[in-house]
Amino acid sequence: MSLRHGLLGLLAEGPASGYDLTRRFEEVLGPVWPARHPKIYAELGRLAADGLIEVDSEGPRRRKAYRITDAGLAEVRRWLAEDRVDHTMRFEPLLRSFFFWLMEPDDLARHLASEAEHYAGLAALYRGFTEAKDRGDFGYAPPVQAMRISLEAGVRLYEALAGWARWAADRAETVRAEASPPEPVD
Amino acid sequence: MSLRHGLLGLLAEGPASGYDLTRRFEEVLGPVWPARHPKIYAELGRLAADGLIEVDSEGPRRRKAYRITDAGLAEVRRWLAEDRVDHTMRFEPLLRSFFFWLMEPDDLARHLASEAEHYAGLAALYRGFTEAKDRGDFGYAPPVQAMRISLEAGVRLYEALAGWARWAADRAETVRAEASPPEPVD
DNA sequence: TGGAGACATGTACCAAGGTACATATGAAAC
DNA sequence: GTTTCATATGTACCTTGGTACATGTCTCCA
Repeated sequence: MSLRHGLLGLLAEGPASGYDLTRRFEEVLGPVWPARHPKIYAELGRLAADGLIEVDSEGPRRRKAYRITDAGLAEVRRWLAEDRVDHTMRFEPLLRSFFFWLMEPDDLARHLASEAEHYAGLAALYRGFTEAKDRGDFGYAPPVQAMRISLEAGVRLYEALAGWARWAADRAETVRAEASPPEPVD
Repeated sequence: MSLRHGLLGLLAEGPASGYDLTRRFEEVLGPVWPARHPKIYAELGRLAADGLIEVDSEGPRRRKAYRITDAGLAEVRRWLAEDRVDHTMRFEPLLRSFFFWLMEPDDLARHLASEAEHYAGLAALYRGFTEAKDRGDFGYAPPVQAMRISLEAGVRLYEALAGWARWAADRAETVRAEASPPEPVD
């Protein structure tokens, strides 16, 4: 039911259409909770049927914006305050790490270098966003303050992963050096 | 298809039954790739039909252990070396963080304290495992070396999350203090 | 000897998510 | 004027994962 609450949370900031919400998921929520437009439109229909949101306005190109209702706001607050946090994580790169011993040393070295670069790039990207926020580029409204906190999590997680990948590459290199016969001295 | 490759990877260490594999997922792979026994038995059936594993032995209580075939080993190695890494992450606690601005300050403070404790506890648990491994408690076979690397990722990720939750609690407290009127001086 | 509990495998069904496909509308560029 | 592109919403279908249910087997202990 997290998609449902994600949509309600976004609509708590103000009215938005399925299209708007799809882009918000793509751009900001996607990294922690991916959602594609077919699921989003379907869930919006269910939320409206349940009275948690209602049509706010209809615009050009069949655009239909929704507004959160009092019941919807109460429901997202109930979720945040009462529902148990689901700490389940699903992250393929770490599943792979259990099987690193099956990889050729060269393939593994390349893999870890590329992973480190990937995570370091994302960390830098998010660090840039936090700096823009701290300069006040997006104002200081409560949702922006909350996003600042989310961005900090992104920076720290991706920095941790980048550091891990570099550490793992070092360690794998050491193991390889110890396992291989000493270089012949001419 | 990650469950499929996860099973192949585990079977690359040696023969195992669906029951064994279910426990391995629960105990070690679960935190990054959850899988329940119905899915595992079903996937084992498919893997056997595809010739990537075969029955190794039948034991008491209808136990059926599988062994990886050459084709299976080739497939898991192909996956590791060639398939694009899927960096998709799905993590509800961070989805919630985008909506922290909707929470009562007291609820948020409690939530962040409990999150910090949760992650710090997991980090300590994994740190303990890494120390046991580094003492050689589990030997130095290649799969153990790989698991040492995976555990390090766990330690670093959970330490990052614990640090983030403490930082967020601090920051939320500061925002609250600034937003509330000064305490009356009697 | 009978019951509890761990071992061990499976089916049925439901929920959630993803891809592909389909279609309509308005603005801008050429 | 017509093509192109972004906007905007939806359906159909397939894959994956989870829960609940069902069943058989072996050991141990009271």
